[in-house]
Amino acid sequence: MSTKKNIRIPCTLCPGKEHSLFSELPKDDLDALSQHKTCIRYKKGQTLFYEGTRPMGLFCINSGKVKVYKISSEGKEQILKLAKSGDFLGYRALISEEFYNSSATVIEEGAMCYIPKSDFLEILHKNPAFFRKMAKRVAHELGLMEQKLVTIAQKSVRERLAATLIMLKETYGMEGEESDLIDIALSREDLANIIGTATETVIRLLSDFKSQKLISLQGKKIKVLNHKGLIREADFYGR
Amino acid sequence: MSTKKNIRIPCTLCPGKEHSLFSELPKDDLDALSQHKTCIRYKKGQTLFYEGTRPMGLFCINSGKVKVYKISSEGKEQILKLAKSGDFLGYRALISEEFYNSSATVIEEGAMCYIPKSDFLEILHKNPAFFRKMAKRVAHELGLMEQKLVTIAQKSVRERLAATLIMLKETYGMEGEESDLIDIALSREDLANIIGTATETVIRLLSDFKSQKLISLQGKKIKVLNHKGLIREADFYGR
DNA sequence: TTCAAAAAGTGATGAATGTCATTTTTTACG
DNA sequence: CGTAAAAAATGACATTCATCACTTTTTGAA
Repeated sequence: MSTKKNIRIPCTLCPGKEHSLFSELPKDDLDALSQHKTCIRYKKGQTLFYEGTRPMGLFCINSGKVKVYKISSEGKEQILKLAKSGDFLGYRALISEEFYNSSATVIEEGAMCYIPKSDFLEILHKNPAFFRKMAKRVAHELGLMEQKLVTIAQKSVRERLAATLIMLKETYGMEGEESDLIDIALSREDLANIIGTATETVIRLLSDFKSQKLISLQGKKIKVLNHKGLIREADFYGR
Repeated sequence: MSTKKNIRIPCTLCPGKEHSLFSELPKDDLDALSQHKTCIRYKKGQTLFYEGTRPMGLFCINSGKVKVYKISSEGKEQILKLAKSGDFLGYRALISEEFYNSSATVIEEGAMCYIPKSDFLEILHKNPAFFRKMAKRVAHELGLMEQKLVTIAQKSVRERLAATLIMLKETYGMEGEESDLIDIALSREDLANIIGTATETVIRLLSDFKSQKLISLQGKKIKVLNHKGLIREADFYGR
C-alpha cells in the first residue's frame, strides 16, 4: 500500500484521466491545471463542499466515491448523483457563476484533487474546444436530470428502486465473473435518499425483491440475480 | 390587428429581444441570425418539436406560451417548463448534440421564430462571450432542475401545488392592479402535469385553497388572494 | 473483546393520493 | 344558436407509502 504522503501526482499521469473530461486536453493545459492543485485523502463522511457556499475550485475524484445531494427545507437529504474515480465536481457552479446548490460528501474513502478556480477558468476560456466539451457535458446532464425528474414524478417507489438497482449495476458492477455484484457501499438510507422515499420502504422492497429471487443481499452489497426481472419491475409494475 | 402575413421582423427590432439571451449580441450577429429565420404563427395545440427527433434549429418565442414536456413510458405527460415571449427552446439539444429529449407544444397561440441550426452554431462559436452566456444559462437551468427534483421528491402534492401557484404568480402575474391574477390559461390537466399528480387531485386541492380563501377561481384563471398563506402551505403543510 | 451506537429489519396504523365512474359545466364549431 | 365534445367537478374506494415504535444485527472504537 502507498503511504499517505505525496499522493499528489501530475494530472498527466492520473489513471482516471483517460475516461474524464480532461482526456483530450493538450499536455500544456494539463500541466497548467496540475500546477497549483492540491490532493488530499478524504475519509468516509467528510464533506468536499456545502450547499450555499462559494466555489473556489474544481474537485477531481482520484479514487473513492462521493454523493452529491441537497437538503430540503424539512431537513431531508435528496441525492442528486453519485460520483466516482475520474469524475469532476463543482463545475456547474463555476460555469453558472453561482454558489454551490448542493453538497458533496465522501461515501467511500479516497483521494480528491482540487484545482483552483482561476486555473480552471483560464484553461476553459483559453481552449474553446475544451469549453465546448464542458458545455456539452452540462447540457447532457441537464437532459439526465430532466429524465430523473420524470421518473420520480411518475413512477412508483418500487419501480424507482428497481430502476436504481439496474443503474447501479451498470455503473458499479464489478468486472468479469462478479459483474452482478453492485460494488458500492450504500446504506439503506442513502439508497432511500436516491430514490426519494423512506428508509423502511427501501428495506421492505429489497427483501421483497430478494424473496422474488431478483437480487441477493451480501451484507451491505447487493447482487443482481435476475436482470430482466428487475427491468420488468422498473418498467411496468402496477400501472 | 396585424394580418397573418409577414410577421417576420428582424431580430434587432424584436420586442422580446431586450429580455432574451440575445440582448447583448452585436448588431452584426443579430442580423446574421435574422437572415435565414422563419417566423410562423402557431395555434394552441400545435407542436414545435417532438421528443426523440433531431433538432435542426433554435426556436425563439415571439409571442404566445409553450409547454415543454416529456411523455413517460406509461404515457403520462410531465411538464418540465413553461416558456413565454423572449424565451428560446431547443438550445440544450443543440449544445449537447443530442436529439430532443422533450416535446414542445403551444398552449397559447403566438408567433415563433426558427433560426437554422447552422446559423446559431456559427454565432455561438464565433462569439465566445455569447457562448459563455449560453453555457451559463444551461448550467443555471441544471441548478433549477435539481431544485425541482428535490421538490417533487420530498414535498407533498399540496405543498407543490401551492409552490407552483406562487411561481406562476411571479412569472405570469399581470402588471399593476391585477397583479394577483395569474395570466396563463393552464388546464387543470396541465397544472397536474407540472406538479406530477392526477388531475382530480389538483381540482380538489384548488377548491380546498379556494375555501381557505387563499385563491379565487375566475374561469380558467386563478387569482392569488393570500400570498403569505400560500407560502405557508408551500413550506410547511403537514410535515 | 466488549459494549455502545448506528444501521438494518419488522409490525401496526393512518393519511395522502391515485383510480374509476359519473355528473355538471364550459368550449368550440357547424 | 344548438349541440357535441372537452374540461371541470364530485364521490366512492383502493392502494401505496410514510410514520412511529420497537427489536435485532452490525459496526467500530476503547
